[in-house]
Amino acid sequence: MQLYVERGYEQTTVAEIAELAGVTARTFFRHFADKREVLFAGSEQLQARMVDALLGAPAAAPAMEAVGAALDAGADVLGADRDRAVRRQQVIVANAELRERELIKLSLLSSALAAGLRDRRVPEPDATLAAEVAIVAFRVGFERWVDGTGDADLHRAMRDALDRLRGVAGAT
Amino acid sequence: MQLYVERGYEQTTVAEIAELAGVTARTFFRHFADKREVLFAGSEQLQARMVDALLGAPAAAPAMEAVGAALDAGADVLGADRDRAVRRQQVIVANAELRERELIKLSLLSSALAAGLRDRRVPEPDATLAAEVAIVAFRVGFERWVDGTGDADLHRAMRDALDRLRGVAGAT
Amino acid sequence: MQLYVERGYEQTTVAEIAELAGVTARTFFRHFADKREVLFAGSEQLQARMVDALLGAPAAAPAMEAVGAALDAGADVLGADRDRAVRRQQVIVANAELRERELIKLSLLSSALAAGLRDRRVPEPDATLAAEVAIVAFRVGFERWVDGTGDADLHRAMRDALDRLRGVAGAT
Amino acid sequence: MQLYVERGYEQTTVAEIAELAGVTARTFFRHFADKREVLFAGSEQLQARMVDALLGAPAAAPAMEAVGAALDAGADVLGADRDRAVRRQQVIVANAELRERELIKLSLLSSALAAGLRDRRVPEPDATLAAEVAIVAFRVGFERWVDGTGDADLHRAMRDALDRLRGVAGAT
DNA sequence: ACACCCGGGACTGCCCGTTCTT
DNA sequence: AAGAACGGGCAGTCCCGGGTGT
Repeated sequence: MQLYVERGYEQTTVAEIAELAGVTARTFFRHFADKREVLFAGSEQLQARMVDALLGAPAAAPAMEAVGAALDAGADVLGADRDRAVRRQQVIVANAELRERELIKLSLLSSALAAGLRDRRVPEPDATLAAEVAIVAFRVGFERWVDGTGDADLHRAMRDALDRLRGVAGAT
Repeated sequence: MQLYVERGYEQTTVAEIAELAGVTARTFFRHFADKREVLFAGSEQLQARMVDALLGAPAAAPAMEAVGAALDAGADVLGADRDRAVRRQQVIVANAELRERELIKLSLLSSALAAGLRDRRVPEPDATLAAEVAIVAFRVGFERWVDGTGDADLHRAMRDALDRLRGVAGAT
Repeated sequence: MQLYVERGYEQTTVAEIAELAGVTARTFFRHFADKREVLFAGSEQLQARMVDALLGAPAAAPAMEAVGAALDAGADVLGADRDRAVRRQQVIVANAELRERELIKLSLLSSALAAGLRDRRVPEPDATLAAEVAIVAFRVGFERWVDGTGDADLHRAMRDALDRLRGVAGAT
Repeated sequence: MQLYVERGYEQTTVAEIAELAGVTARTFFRHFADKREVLFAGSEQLQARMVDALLGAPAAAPAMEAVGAALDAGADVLGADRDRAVRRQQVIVANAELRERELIKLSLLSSALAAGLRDRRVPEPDATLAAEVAIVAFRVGFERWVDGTGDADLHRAMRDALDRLRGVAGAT
């Protein structure tokens, strides 16, 4: 449903999207909670994969190593089709409502990772903080990979961001 | 305009808010960009104060010290009236649209802090990462202060979150 | 807005009515609470006229005489254009939703008359009963005037119904 | 299905009712013509009982005596469970759509009684008028019984309303 | 800076028809 | 015959914007 690319998100009505898909607007809303959700359809799988990786890390591994495994899993999913990621990101960045939705999806992802860490016996507030830190690296690494300032491999772009974050945070 | 507290955000229409304020709905939209914005009216001042504090830190101070000064300034603003903060937070947490708006406000704040750091000659991606880390501590500290699990003083709650974050991120 | 006559109430969409009037559906709903209300636009005036007549009756007149004055006033309003009344009644009778709306309008009218009687110092439950009886005569008289079985003059048709009602109710 | 009591008629969706009943919304509509009809499920039996009583009255009895027998039969049905009647009435009174439906049910009842009277050789318009008068007594009596201003026995409350109506209508 | 009128898109709820399954 | 899944279609509400007049 990327008429969003052609004419921009706001200039596209749900009626148009539905018509292109051969259904009515009413049916569109049965499949997607709202107009934005079309762009975030795959986010549950992404989240599931990352949480699985987190839970699959060695039991003895510290929190940061576990979230590192989650980042790798995330990079597997998103790194597969860079062109698609770039187009999608352009649409999102161009519109405030979509940026809002993106942020809350990341926030849900963070909560899921924190819950996973708590399952791994990481106490609060450490679980939340480690998850939030991972999301920061996820986002910064992803953005730098998309705009070309970061590593051309998404895994390394995220790992670089995480390493750099540690350096910055640790410097007195 | 906190009918939001009484009957919930979604159950309150702009017409009702406007009527209570003695104006028309049209006038409401002249003052606020949208229905949510009423709850985020003071956010520009908060951001200005935090950026000022960041820029006012000693020139030689490292990035994390500068953002620490910004956190202190933020705690000054929000820590003044805890009851109000609690009520406001309850309304926001209860509604997805408002959480989205809150997140984007924090995202803007993060960008402003990163820009301030760049003015202080902090290079990228360090400026962005330091700002994001600060926002994580800001949010986690604030939430723990609000729900009572953190320090009763907002300054210390935020500082505690930041220290803990460093510990978690640094642990190999 | 009597496309209702041509193609029936149910087969007419609000969009069509609005288009014929040169406005959008949104504007239609600003003027009328819902799709049915178009057919009942004048009912407030009718009610006001009847209540005025009721209150204007001699202070010493008994309840039934006061409501009789209200019936005369109602006949003045509705009796002016029989063709219009007939067409309107055909549309209403043909559709259950419209009959429902008609009944509740009469119910409101009855309440208003009862309130007027209470202002005239008629005690309950007499006020309510007199008002309800008047509405029965109003409706039966009107229907018989419309379908031709009653007097060709609406005033007399209503009066006849009221007299007959008395006869029937009084007969042991 | 009285979630209507808990959260109000309008705030209850058919999907919720159906879920509570363990079926789909589609199945709900197979059993009830529409959302309101759930509250009026028993009205056919009530009507049948009242018509039977009317037809069962002595052949020589005048119209008002026959409808009086119908009122007694109605009181038998509704008077059995006052608590249920009160709850139901509260839901109906609180919502305009439900009041409309209630009125049309009474209107159908009135028509059925009038038809019964015609079977008893009562001519028009007397049959209709007697039936309408009975419905007025039925409704007023019922309401006064529910709100406590009338007799605690529903039979007597309806009979009182009918007697009072006669007095009011007959007074010159 | 406020009032009012209107447009227009997003979204929800009710209700109906069809098709497939049990 | 009863029910599930899926879609169509319309009424109706809310948010928000533009225009106009004071």
